[in-house]
Amino acid sequence: MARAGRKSRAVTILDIAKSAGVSKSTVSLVLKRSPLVREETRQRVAGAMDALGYVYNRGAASLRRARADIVGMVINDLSNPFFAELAIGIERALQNSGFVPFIANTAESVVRQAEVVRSMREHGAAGLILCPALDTDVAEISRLEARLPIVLAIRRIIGTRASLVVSDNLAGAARATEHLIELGHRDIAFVGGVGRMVVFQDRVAGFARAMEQARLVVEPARIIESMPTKDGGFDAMKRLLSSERRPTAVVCFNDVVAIGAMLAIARQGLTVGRDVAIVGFDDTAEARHVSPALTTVSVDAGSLGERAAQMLLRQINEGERRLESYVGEARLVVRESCGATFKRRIAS
Amino acid sequence: MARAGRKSRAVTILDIAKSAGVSKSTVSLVLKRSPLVREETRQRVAGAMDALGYVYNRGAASLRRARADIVGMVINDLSNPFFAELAIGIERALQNSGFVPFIANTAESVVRQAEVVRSMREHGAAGLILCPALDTDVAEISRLEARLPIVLAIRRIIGTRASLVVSDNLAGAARATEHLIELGHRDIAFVGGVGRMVVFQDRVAGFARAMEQARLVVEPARIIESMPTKDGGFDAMKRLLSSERRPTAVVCFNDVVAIGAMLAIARQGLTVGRDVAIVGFDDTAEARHVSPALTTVSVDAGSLGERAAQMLLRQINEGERRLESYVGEARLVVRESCGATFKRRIAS
DNA sequence: CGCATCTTTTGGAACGTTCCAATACTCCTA
DNA sequence: TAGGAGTATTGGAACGTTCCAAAAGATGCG
Repeated sequence: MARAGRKSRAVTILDIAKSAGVSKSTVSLVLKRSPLVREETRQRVAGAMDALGYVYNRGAASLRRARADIVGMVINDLSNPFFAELAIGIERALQNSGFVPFIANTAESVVRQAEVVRSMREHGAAGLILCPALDTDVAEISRLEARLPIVLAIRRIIGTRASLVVSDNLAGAARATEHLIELGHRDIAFVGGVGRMVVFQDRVAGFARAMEQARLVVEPARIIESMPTKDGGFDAMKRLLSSERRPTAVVCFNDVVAIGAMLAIARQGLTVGRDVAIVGFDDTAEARHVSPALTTVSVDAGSLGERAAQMLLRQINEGERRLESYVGEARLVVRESCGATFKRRIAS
Repeated sequence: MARAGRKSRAVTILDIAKSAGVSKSTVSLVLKRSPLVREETRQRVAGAMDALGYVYNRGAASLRRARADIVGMVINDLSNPFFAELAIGIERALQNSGFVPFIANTAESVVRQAEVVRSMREHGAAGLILCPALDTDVAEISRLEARLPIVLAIRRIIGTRASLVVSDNLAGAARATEHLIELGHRDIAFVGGVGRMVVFQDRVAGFARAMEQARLVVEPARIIESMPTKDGGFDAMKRLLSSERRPTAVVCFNDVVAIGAMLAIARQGLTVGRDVAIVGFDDTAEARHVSPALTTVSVDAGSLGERAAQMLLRQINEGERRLESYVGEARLVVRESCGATFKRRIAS
């Protein structure tokens, strides 16, 4: 009995119809909880189902209905906790929607991205939530976006009209920079991210705005690009520290970069928060737990993910093209890495 | 032209057959790169395909072939970087296998787990990689395991005969404990994890073995259970520190617990590595980046994931029941959190 | 040219569901 | 008791592939 189910033909709707003494149509109605079928037959059918160990075949169903109950989520870097939290938020929002999330990690490769998007379309995904990999082609997104519901998450792509869920990068970076200025810093650098990313441009713009409002100059040499990873942040910071006069404060592209930068600072025998102030962006769980705890801009990845999912569902259900965009609030969370609360390390 | 594809019936194999002046069978052969079809017709068909914007319908295909090209990965906690790395490893190994990974996060809920497993079967998954949620029922796994290829990852379940990829928890924990003993510690506690998890039992067993070999007693009160999360570790450590005499060293269930514990220690105004030595388990990226850097047991989640995927593929392809198990090496990585390298904080 | 052989191509029958229009029951009312 | 209005059930035709057995073309040989 054990392995029987594996070899023999699968149990279908017809088998259980026969066993319950009804037609396949009735079974189908039971499956979709139709109120048309009499309670007594419903039970008889249900009984047959688990007697025979029936497994619903969604492939067949969606073939007939011309639309599957899956949505794809394409994530550029799942090893970044920020995106992991985003993914979890999306999953949570999809939980009772009747849609199942398909996930794929592109690892910032556009080639891989094209592959997975294709695979998702082939599987009949009803829609896609996409965190575009670096250097994603605008034309490709536009083409896609004409064919199925899409929500772009986190990373805007200029020139496309797709729905969008992002955080307020400009305001957030400006706020973080202002905080450093209020603490008395004058020589502030921006570290991490690559210039062709819109997110980078927005955050740098916020940084520059705050600097200019305080009548401070932003020297090009004080903007150091790097991959948005821990290693990237480490390297960039190392480079920055080797310049003849080091800045007293640094706005980092995101938390992982910030943590990499902190490591580089520690390596030089300097103390974060005293010798160099650091502020991050994202407020991942890690930010709370590094030491000194990272002052950062909170964007709540989880709820951004939920938003994106809800938006996608709306777009799928309404059928019509209905573009929305949501800009999540970016809130400064002051911890220890800027020295603001340096004396009392015990506080959260 | 833009939204045309969205409303009208999808382009099928028949459409492109007509357009290329061949039969649907020929198109099908082209699709599967059959050497039977003449090069010239192949090109003609391929041409028609992208002229019409054809999208392969995998649902239909797997209906006919009675098996889909997806495999499911069921992860108990995606927000734990260890499992995120595992998932990425699995994805990497599946990359060119022709199978697409379906991912789901159960968040340690057996109810949710049952739902997602069911959904995966309904989608015709060819196999499953499962990191069982806490309190997963043995009978349920056995039932499942009789119906489709399954690989259990990370968490063993006693009483089931499924294929298995785990790390050498006993040896790893013993090695970590020995390290503490060599450093002169005598009063050592074990923190985190819940008693009904086999992983917990194995690690505690390793801990106990090392203690006994050194003729040290393990008091039950020095084994503190908690959820295997950062918060769990924080709470457990707080409890431990409030006991009248605190241990000088702690073996933690895993890295996230260890990091939580480190936070609790810092909160008490104590210094990790000097006042209390800490060792973790897993060697996630975080372990390297917290400060002081965490001494831990490396298990390489990524390659464990790859193993699991390869094992599953073998099991799917060979059709026959073929149980394997793999126990990954667990290697001690000495960093700073035990004070072993306390003087020179600069080193990695 | 007839026939065998090899290479290409093909129509039809599945696969397991949903949907539609049609039928069969039940009950009520005139 | 015929007819109508519900209420419950049903058969067949799709959906887009793959697979199989068979046919059609090409090539070579005696």
